[in-house]
Amino acid sequence: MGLQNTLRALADPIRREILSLLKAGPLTAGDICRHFTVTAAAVSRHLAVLREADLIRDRREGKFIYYELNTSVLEEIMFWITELKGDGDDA
Amino acid sequence: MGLQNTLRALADPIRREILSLLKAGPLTAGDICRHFTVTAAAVSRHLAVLREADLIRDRREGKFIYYELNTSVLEEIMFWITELKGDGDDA
DNA sequence: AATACAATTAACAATTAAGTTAATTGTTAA
DNA sequence: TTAACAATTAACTTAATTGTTAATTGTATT
Repeated sequence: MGLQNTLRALADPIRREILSLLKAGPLTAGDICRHFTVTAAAVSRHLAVLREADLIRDRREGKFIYYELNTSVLEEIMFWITELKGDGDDA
Repeated sequence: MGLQNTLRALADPIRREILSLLKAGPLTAGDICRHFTVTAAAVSRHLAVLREADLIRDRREGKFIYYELNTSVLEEIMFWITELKGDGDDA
């Protein structure tokens, strides 16, 4: 389910932009919301999809929930693509 | 539309498997169909999505249409991921 | 306890995606 | 031209995704 979840999560422009925002460092859900025109509920669901894909981690701090990037699962995509390109073995 | 199309195309297991099949070399639509349980029409639509994403190229040869892999658009994903991981500039 | 605030979850509407069968387009060969 | 075959496109159904508003959960403050 790893690669499938990861690619599905990345196949949405809002979710990719959320990841890009988190590149600079952790942000609260509210911080993230302010960058988009969609509602907080919509952003929250996008965050849930990213969390299920393990592309982000969350931790509560008081009444805020901080989200931060986790890029480790991207290795799997890199590997899959590299293999497809034939740099793997039987090229 | 490049990255969006590419990621959307990759976010389906059948389409990824089609690409993997084509890694070994060009195949006809019929050849590809034989590897799946879904109908030829369904495979044909998957091929159309992959073609729109420019992940495959097609050429007709007699009554067969051959499909072959085009991995060049994958560079864009590699770049995007690399940048996200911070190997880009301001890490 | 009551209020306020951050964020998520629930319930629903609208859009998009994926699958099916049936019809159509190309191409070859009788 | 007609028949046969490869493959796509059309029409339709169903399932999944995305968005909205309203209700709920969790935490801090008064």
